[in-house]
Amino acid sequence: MEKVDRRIQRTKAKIKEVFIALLQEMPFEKVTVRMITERANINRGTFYLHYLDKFDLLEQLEQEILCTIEAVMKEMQFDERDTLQEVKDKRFPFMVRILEFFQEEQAFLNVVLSEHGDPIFNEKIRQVFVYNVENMLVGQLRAQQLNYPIELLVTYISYANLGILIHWLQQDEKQSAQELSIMLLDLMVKGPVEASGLARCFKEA
Amino acid sequence: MEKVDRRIQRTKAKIKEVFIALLQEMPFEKVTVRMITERANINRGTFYLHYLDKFDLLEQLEQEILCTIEAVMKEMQFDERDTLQEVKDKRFPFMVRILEFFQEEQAFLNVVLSEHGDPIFNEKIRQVFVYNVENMLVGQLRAQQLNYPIELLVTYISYANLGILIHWLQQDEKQSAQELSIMLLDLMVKGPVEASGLARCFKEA
DNA sequence: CTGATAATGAACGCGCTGTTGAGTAATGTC
DNA sequence: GACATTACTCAACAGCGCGTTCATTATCAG
Repeated sequence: MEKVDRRIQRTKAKIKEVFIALLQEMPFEKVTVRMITERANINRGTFYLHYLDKFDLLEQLEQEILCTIEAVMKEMQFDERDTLQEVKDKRFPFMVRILEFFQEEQAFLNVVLSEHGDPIFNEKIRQVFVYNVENMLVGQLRAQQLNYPIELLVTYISYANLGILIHWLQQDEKQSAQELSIMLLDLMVKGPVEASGLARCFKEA
Repeated sequence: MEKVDRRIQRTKAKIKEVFIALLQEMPFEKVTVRMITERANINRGTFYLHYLDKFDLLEQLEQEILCTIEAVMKEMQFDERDTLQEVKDKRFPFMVRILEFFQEEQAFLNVVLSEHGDPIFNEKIRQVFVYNVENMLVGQLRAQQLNYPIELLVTYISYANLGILIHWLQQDEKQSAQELSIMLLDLMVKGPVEASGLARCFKEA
C-alpha cells in the first residue's frame, strides 16, 4: 500500500484540474506556472516541489494515460499466431476497454490531442495503433505477396485510426465504444470506400 | 513588379535559414529570438522590424506554403461533377505538382510536420486533403446509401493521407511524386488491405 | 501529543522579451 | 555619382516569468 500524504494529493489534484482548464482556454505555450498556481491558490514554490516545470507536468499527466494503456495491453497478451477468431475474441474487447478509458479521460485527451495539443503525445498514441496493427497483420499475411511495403500499410492505418479517435473524442454525442471498435476493424479490413458501401462506382477506376 | 529592398531580402532569408536550422536542433518552444539573431549575425531589434515574435515568424513561413498550395488549386479548378476520367486527368497532375512542391520545401516541412512541429499547421495541411477528398467523393456518390457518414470517411482518408505524406517526407530515398500519387489514389479507392493485395485472408472476417 | 514534512511568503539573480532613440550604412532613383 | 530614403546597428530600458533559497507556519500520520 502506498500512502501518499493527503496534502500532496490535494495539491496535485488541484494543479491537474486547473491545468486542464487552462489548456481549454489557451495553448500550452501560453500557460505559465504563475497562472496555474494563482488560479489553484497555491504558492508558486509549491509547484516546484512536485514538478520540474510545466513541461514536466504535461509529461506526467500524459504518462498516466500511457501507463494505463500499457497495463491493459499486458493483461491481454496478444500473439501474432492467433487465428482470426482469436483476434476477434481478444482484440475486440481490448479496443473497447481502451476506448472506454479514453472516453473517461476525454477532458484531458481532447485538449492534448487537438491542434493546440502536444504532437509528441499524438505520436505516442499512434504508436499504440502501430503496435497493434502490426501485430494483427503480421500474423495473417506471412509470405503474402504485397503491392506495398507493410510499413506503409501500417502507417496509413495508424494515422487513420488516430484521426478517427480524435474525431470521436471531439463529438458531443458519441457512438459507443463498441460501435466505434466495430467500425475501426471494418475500416481497416475493407478500407474506407468499400466499408462505406460505395465500392461499385469506383471499381472501374 | 514588387521590388523589395535587397537588405530586407537578405535579412529575411538569413532568418529563415537559421530558424529552420535551429528547429532541426531543438523544439520550437526552446528557440528564442536571441538565438536566431545571434546565429544570423543581425541585431535583435532588426528581427522585430519584420516579425512580431517567433510565432509570427513560424506562421509567415507556414503561410508561404499554404499560399502556394492554394494557388495551384485555383489553377486547376476542380468540379464535383467531373467524371471519373476527368478526375484522373485533373486530380492526378495536381497531386504530383503539390507533392513535388512539398519535396522542394522538405527542409521546413519535415521539421514543422514532425512530432516536434506545429499541430496547427498539420491540421491546415490535413484540411487540404479534406477539401480534395470531399470534392472528389461527393461527385461520385450522390444519393448512394452509405454505412457510415461521409464525414467519417473523409476524416479517415485525410488523416491517412497526411500520415503517408509525413512518412514520405521523412524517407531519405523517396519514391517519386508520381509513384506516391498513384499509391495514394489506389489506397483511397481500394483501401489499404485490398490495395496491398491481401484481401483474401481477411474476406472471411 | 509529537516528530515529520508539506506548504507558505518573501526575496534573489537570471535570461528573454519587446520597445525606444540616436547614429550608421546600404539602397534605389534621378 | 550625389541624394533622400530607409534598413540596420547599438545600447539601454522596464517588465515578466523562471527556478531557487530560507525561515516560518500549517497539516499530516502514528
